This record gives sequence, C-alpha cells and structure tokens, in this order.
Amino acid sequence: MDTILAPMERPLCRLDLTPLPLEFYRRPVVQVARELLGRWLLRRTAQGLAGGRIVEVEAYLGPGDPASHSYRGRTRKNASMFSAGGRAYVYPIHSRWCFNVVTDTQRVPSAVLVRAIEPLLGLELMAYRRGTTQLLQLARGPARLCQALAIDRRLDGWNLASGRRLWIARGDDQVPAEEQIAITPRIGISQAREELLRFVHLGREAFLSGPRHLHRNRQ
DNA sequence: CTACCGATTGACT
DNA sequence: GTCAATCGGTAGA
Repeated sequence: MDTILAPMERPLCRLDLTPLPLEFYRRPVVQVARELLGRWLLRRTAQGLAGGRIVEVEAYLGPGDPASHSYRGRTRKNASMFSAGGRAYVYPIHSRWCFNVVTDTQRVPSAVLVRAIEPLLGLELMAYRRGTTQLLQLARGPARLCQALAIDRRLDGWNLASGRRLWIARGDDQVPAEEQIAITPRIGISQAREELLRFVHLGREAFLSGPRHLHRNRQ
C-alpha cells in the first residue's frame, strides 16, 4: 500500500530571514530584478521588525538607459549606483523617498527600484508610519513602501548583506514561477518608456502600483 | 544665488 | 481620468 501522507517538500512555516549574500547582487541587473520577486525586504529599527514580500520591481540599466539616474554620469546624489552590487540607493523625489538595490560591478552603475511589497511583518508599525490601517495602502508604490519601512537618506549606500537595519532574505521562498511574472514598461518615466524592464509577481496584483492594464504582460 | 525638474502621491472632476 | 503640492538635486548665471 502506498503511503497516504507524502512527506512535505518544504515546511510551510520555515522562514529564512538571513541576508542574501553580496554575490546575489553582483550580476546583471535584469537577472537580479527578476530574482528579487518573492524575496523579503526587511527593516529593523528600535521600533521593531517590519517587511514583506517583494512583488514589483524595475530595472535601471548602466550605460545606454536614458531613464537611469546614472545616465548623465556620477553626482553626489547617485554615487551609490556607482558602487558594487549589494548596497542601497535611496534618493528623494517630490518630498518622498525611493529605494533601489544596486547591482552589477562598480563598472556598471545599475540598480533595481523596488516599487511594491506585500506587507507581512510589522503590520501595526507600518500602519502607524503610513497613517492608515488599510493593508493595501501600506506599501503599494515606491515612496509608500519607504514610508512604511522608515527608509530615507540615512540608508543610502547601506550594505544590504550586513543583516542589520535593512536587508533582503529568502523569506518563505514563495518565488513566482516564470509564468507568474509579467514584464511591462516602467512607470512614471519620460525617457525610454517603451523598454520592458518592469517585473511584477502575478497572483499578487492587489499589492501592485500603477494602472491595472500594467498588471499583465505588455501594455 | 535663482530657475527648473522629477523613477510620486493623494485629492479631486 | 486630471492636477498640483513640495523640496532636494542640479545646472547655470
């Protein structure tokens, strides 16, 4: 008689919150962007631990991408983009903050903008910081997630492999399969609008930013 | 110093 | 769907 209970391939309750190694980030930006989907972004402050699953990202390339902050060369603001992969690049826009993951080597000033996470840890803390109790409003949009996680200029250049303050981990390993990833144009830019460099985790549409027609492939 | 702009958001028609 | 608040960064006088 066959076994009635198949052994679990993965314990559902196992959480891996250890930081991804620097080697993860020191690869081509598009590959890192896709593989960031499903990973957990984590933030620890004196107030507690908060974070969630990355569900929406955009790749900003090194040379040749006019929408990338590195396109016109190095300045004080974008200096973090010119460091080796594995650091944060945090920049201000319209009195708010956006968080990027620096990728590739020092020679390739590229980064992945994290546009949305599915809130999973520290919901009360994130709700307090955001000033709303609505789950779907906590971290949908690049500036909203920074507010929810208290990310600002002090974390620009932060080493994401340190495992303190701000890092990325495997979490519960619920990474999207290939067919669960939609690839669309990037949001909010005026240059290179047609490039397909935005990656979203299908099945978690409720947590995505941007118009609904960009929650599927193409436009 | 001034002028202009933006990888946004929230309020509003 | 439209629109403007708001301010750090940047370029230029």
